[in-house]
Amino acid sequence: MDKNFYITTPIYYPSGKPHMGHAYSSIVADIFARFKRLEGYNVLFLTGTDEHGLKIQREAEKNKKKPKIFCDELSENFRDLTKILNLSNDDFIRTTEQRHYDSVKEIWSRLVESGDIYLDKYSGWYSVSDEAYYDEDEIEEINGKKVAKTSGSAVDWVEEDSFFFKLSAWSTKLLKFYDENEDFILPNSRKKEVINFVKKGLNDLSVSRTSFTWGIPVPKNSKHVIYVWLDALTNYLSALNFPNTEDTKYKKFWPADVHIIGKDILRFHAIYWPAFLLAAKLQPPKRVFGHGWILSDDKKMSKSLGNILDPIEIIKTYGVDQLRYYLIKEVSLGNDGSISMENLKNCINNDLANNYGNLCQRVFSFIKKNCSNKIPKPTNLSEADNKLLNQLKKNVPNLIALVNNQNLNEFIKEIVNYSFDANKYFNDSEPWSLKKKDTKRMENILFTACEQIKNISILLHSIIPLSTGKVLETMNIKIEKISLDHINNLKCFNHSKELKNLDILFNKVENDN
RNA sequence: CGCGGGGUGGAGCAGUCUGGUAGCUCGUCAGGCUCAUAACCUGAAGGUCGUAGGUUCAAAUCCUACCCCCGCAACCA
Repeated sequence: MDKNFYITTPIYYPSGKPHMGHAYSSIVADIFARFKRLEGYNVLFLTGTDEHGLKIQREAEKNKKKPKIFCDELSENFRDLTKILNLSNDDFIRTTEQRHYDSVKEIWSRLVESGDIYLDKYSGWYSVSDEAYYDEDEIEEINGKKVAKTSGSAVDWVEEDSFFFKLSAWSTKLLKFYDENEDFILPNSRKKEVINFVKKGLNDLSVSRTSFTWGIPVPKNSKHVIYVWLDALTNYLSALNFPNTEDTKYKKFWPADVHIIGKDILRFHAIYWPAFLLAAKLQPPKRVFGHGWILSDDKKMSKSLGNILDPIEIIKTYGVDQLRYYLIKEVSLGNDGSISMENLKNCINNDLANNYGNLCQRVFSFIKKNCSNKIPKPTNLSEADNKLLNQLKKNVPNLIALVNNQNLNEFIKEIVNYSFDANKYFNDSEPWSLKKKDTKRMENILFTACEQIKNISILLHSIIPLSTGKVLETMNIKIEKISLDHINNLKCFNHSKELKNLDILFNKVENDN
């Protein structure tokens, strides 16, 4: 069996600046990508930007720029984000690239050919200020004027030509697909939502617009541009050079192993996307994982509430690993999670600084003072030593399973426990009391402690790559070379080489109260 | 009857699908240790799992009704 793994983030609409939601999706995907690499997979990790649509077109006009040039600038913010977050993405796709045009046009043609696309009129109550259509039950009449209930803005009856995708014809097939692929939608609660929604019956989907031009023209009818989802979702194929199904990338990586997305775009990924693909006679992805929202102090972040937590600011102040770790530790993947600066600080101080960081520091500094700064060779490990190491080793398959089931919270919890255990082991073993009495025993303890630090670092590497990289580097282990196979491989250390100097890994953060 | 998420020791959460001694982190209190970033280790206190019924030998978990909070009005993950 080929060990290939294809994972994606959503492609982001770049009209605003990157926020915590973008950061979260990206970090989550990055962690899986890095972990699968450690597991020995060929990983393709894709992220990018979705750049078409009326909103961008308007803003470009306002800025007196050509849309493409305008997008070049906006997209750059998100490319920067990948660096700020220390993402390991292999590719960055933009929907304005030629490869994407080719791919979307091919999908379109396939859908036309299969008879799933037809031309009709799109009509409804349209509000210019909201840029949205409303259903009959979403509007009301006030003083003889039709207005939208939610926004109160005036609406007019508008009709425009539009191509439609026969989504209604796919309900039964989709339900069958969900049934046959139990883990297609995760977590389970979301799957139920989707299934209930599909069971109610699906409407055909408008897939083109004539009201703006910034998009991919419909083949053979350039009055229309292809509308959002058929354009955006296809990016996952474009990155594999899709129209060319003989391409090695396509062959290796399609169907995608998992699309990481936020719960708000679950419907599009769990309903439209497999329907498009099945209609185009392509395989749907293996899994769609819809995570929850990040809330700030239990409330949605908003300018008016003034509770926005800007990921870029947080990283500037506290560091990227700190944010990555905190988000994964604190937020239950799949559910909405609340974050706050106070908890972030607690998390940095307790988990990172006091626990993992201090563990490294105390062991390394002991070695520097008492073992001529070299990791001692093990001679005859005691029962306690082996117990500590074996506990972790035995659990590795279980840890891998946790990650593969997207259960990052449990995963991180287990690893934190190993860090606790290692601290306890060091306390109980009291190497400081053996300096003169039994140096052999002392050396074994230090070796064991280093070995466990190495193991924990490898496991944490996908979550906090920078810091664990430093720790491994200190022990003269090349980060590029590590894999899960190095866990409890007692021969990783060079015992004749001195440890490199390790600065404080995680600085403590002052708490306001 | 709009839709969805949630209510578990002081705080934040897990556990609920597949009923079976209520678990984790932080905080608090007491003790220990000194290798380390005033760190680490041990122990203790603290919960009738939103309310009321029901099913069951057994309910945080299943069923019914009700109460309360939070999103759906965006910086769209």
